Amino acid sequence: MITIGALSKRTGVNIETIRYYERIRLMPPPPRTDSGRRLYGAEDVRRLTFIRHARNLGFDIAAIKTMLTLQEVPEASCEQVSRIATDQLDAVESRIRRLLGLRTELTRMIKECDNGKVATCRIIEVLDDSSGHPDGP
Amino acid sequence: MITIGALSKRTGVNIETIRYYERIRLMPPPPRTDSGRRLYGAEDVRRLTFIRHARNLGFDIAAIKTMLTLQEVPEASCEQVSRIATDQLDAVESRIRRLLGLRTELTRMIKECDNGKVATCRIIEVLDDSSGHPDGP
DNA sequence: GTTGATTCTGTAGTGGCTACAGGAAGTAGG
DNA sequence: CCTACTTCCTGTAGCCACTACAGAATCAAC
Repeated sequence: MITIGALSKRTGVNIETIRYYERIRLMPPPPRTDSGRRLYGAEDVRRLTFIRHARNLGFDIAAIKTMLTLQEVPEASCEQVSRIATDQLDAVESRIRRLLGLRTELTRMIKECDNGKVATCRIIEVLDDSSGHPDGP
Repeated sequence: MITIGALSKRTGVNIETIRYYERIRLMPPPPRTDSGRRLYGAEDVRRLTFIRHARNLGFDIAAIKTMLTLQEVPEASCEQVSRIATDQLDAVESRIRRLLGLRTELTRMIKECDNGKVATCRIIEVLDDSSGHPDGP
């Protein structure tokens, strides 16, 4: 059994975040020492590692909760897990598309700026102009 | 002079958001009617349009505040504006890189999942495994 | 015994909104 | 003039996923 600090180091998850996960019932309330300190075991390390990896991949807490629940029924089909992952992939791809659009816009703006006076700055002009967006004329 | 509802429609910014912008001093407090309703003019439309475009491009409020302040000195150099835009471009590009990494990971995970049982699900295995991250072995 | 690290609880802050509640004032039709 | 409907007002609380305290207690090491 390890303390919260050790769990934090082992998993790379902030101590405050671990306690936050307990509050929102993403991690179960662990047993305590006589003085009230939390004690964690191997299963907690596994679960928190899972959570960290899923968070790193951008899954939100609700999705992670669902996946953790599904894991508790090993003979269940992993169709639902697959669907959550696919949804996440869709979300990531749409964010990529949006950011690529932004990049194009920003690049153009910056290229057109001659670092002159604010009064004639193309960056400001683009932002001012209601026709300055990608799908404009 | 137009009401907040008209300003909202003209700029595509939510009424609540306009009031929020006033609270955080991104928009100046407008004059009011005798009964206390806000009245906006052409300059407010311009400013709010600028804000909306900048937000659409992902600039944060602090950056927008700075750009708006710089605009008030038309003879100032737009070097600082250019720098804010360049920083934003850098941020966008780093987000793109991160998301492309996530996409690769997610795609691999999903491809390896045979939609069998949770117990043998590759998606869960990858998330469980501490070596499952992009820069792992 | 004394220092310094760790942990505890509880609360508040972050960014950028959004969603109410509960009331006042404006507008249109009869 | 009365009613119904819409807009607007203030103020507060909620969203997400944390993060940052304050102030107290306990632990480990010397």
